[in-house]
Amino acid sequence: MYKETVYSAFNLLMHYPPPSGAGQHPQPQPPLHNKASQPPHGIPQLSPLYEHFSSPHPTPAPADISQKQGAHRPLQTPDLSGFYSLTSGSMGQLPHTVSWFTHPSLMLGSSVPGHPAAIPHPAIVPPSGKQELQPYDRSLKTQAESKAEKEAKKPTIKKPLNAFMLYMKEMRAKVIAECTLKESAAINQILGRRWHALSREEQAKYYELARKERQLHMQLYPGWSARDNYGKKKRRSREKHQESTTDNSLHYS
DNA sequence: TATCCTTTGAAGTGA
DNA sequence: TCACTTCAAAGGATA
Repeated sequence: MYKETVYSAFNLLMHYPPPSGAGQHPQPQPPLHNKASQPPHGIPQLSPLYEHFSSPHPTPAPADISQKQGAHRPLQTPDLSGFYSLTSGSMGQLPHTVSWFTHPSLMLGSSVPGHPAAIPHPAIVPPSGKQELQPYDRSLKTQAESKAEKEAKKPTIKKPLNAFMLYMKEMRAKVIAECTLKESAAINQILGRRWHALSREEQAKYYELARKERQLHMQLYPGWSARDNYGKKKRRSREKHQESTTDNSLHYS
């Protein structure tokens, strides 16, 4: 059943414009890059996509930002004025159809100084997704237990969304409407193909938005690290994962 | 009810 | 520095 869905999605993919230089034959594409060290599809190794930002208005590439983070450089107040204007319904110079005012990942919470919204930033979620309403007898807990519980009750600050995730959020409904598919795995495959079919300029919009998301995230949660959420999701065993990726590699080769 | 699937990109980890 | 791993979103499928 699942495979059937995937196959139907694959058929749909075959009717969608493939990335440049690919798709002349309806064969499965080579595995899409999923290693951080590899450049995005079709982007020269030494000239990352972000060169788009290098001129005439230099904007640090995400890699630059991470390097700055890693180097613990003093956090300069990022110029988010443009970002805030984006969240206020204007895409600025970016001709785009999405209403960024309602973009859930870009809505600001009350934690933004001076921001009137009472909605917490979407990056913050309760650990279980539900509120704990039941009181409990603290006296029965050991110090270690209560500490662990306290830790577990800390709201989880989610990772900021990357460019592709922002793209997925925006385009998911459209793809669902077009394909009448609801299964996310299949939808995401289509979105992955469409992502690669985007022009560099179109992708750059999302890279820029993601960069601003990270900037805002850094400002809101200065001490936060992606490490904080490591191990919070129970994942399949590495063995199984490797097996499946090997399967995929074999499938594509 | 929890996890898997599936995608890309950012960031963490360990050698 | 490099390869590998995890987690972001989404929701149907599955155990």
